[in-house]
Amino acid sequence: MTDTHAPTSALDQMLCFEIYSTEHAFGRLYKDLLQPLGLTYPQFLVMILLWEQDGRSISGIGAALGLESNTLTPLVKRLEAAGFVTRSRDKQDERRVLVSLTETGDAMRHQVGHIRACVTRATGMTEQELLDLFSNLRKLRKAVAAA
Amino acid sequence: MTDTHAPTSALDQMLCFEIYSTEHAFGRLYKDLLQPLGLTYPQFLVMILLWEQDGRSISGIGAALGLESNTLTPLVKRLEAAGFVTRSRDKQDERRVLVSLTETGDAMRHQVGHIRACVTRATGMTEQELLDLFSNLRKLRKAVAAA
DNA sequence: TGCGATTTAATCGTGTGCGATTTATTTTGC
DNA sequence: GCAAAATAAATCGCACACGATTAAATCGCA
Repeated sequence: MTDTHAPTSALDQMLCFEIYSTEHAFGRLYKDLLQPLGLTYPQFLVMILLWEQDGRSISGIGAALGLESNTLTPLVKRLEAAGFVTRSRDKQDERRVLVSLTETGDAMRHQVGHIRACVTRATGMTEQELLDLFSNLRKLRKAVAAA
Repeated sequence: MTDTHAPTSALDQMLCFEIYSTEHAFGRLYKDLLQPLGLTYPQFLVMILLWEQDGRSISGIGAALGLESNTLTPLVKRLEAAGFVTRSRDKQDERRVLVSLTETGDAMRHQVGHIRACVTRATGMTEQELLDLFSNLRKLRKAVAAA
């Protein structure tokens, strides 16, 4: 990974690029960590939601992740093809597709502990630093999303 | 845009998701701002580099952005097709492809001022807050990239 | 000098993201 | 009760990102 980054003169450009770039850095880190499980990072996010509450609808997952059916439908189909979830129509509302964990998918929750530890370690930051950064990013995201 | 985000319990997961999500928020903001110019955000980054120093190689651009030829080659070809740049082999080293601004591409530098202003305004943060956030993200990115 | 190693782009396949549209289902307004 | 509006997924097309591979040019070193 290079250390030479866009020498832009203005702060707004620098900050956007830094976020863009940090996102890629996390993506590469997660790719290596999730490879053994057969998951991508967006797929991992969906699994986290299902481990927390199973049987969510596509739109429910989308609301939580900020994604829409055009992204989630094929993603969930790949999770289904991999044998981690099943998809079924909601009996109460046939428009909805409910995503449920298979036994295999449910059992994976026990394998992610060390991934979390690796990520935390990789940040090299204290809990307080992580909390501050999280809080500032949250504020920034909300402002940008509202614009 | 929703405000309900993944209620993960752990800090590492929350922070990664916040970066993932903030990156998307900026992506959507830039999409609207860059649409009139006919540029995507990654294409805009390449243009910024060329406005600063014209005639860079694919690998030079890649080193600055943390991308490789498999991403940049088609991206630059799209910039060429749009009439913003030209591509030519380096006479000194025929392996290299040099990317140069066309008159149209060069003239676009004068149209981006208001985009920068919009982005800065959209962050809703003071210069000092932006500086601090930038600095913390930079530290985080370096740590994660090194892991 | 010459040949193997390295560097540089390009190419291919897979997986997101998202705008726009389509289809099926449910809700609503009258 | 029924047509119109709204909602939920799915589909299509385009543009990144990246791992893996390939082809061409250059370099390094005996």
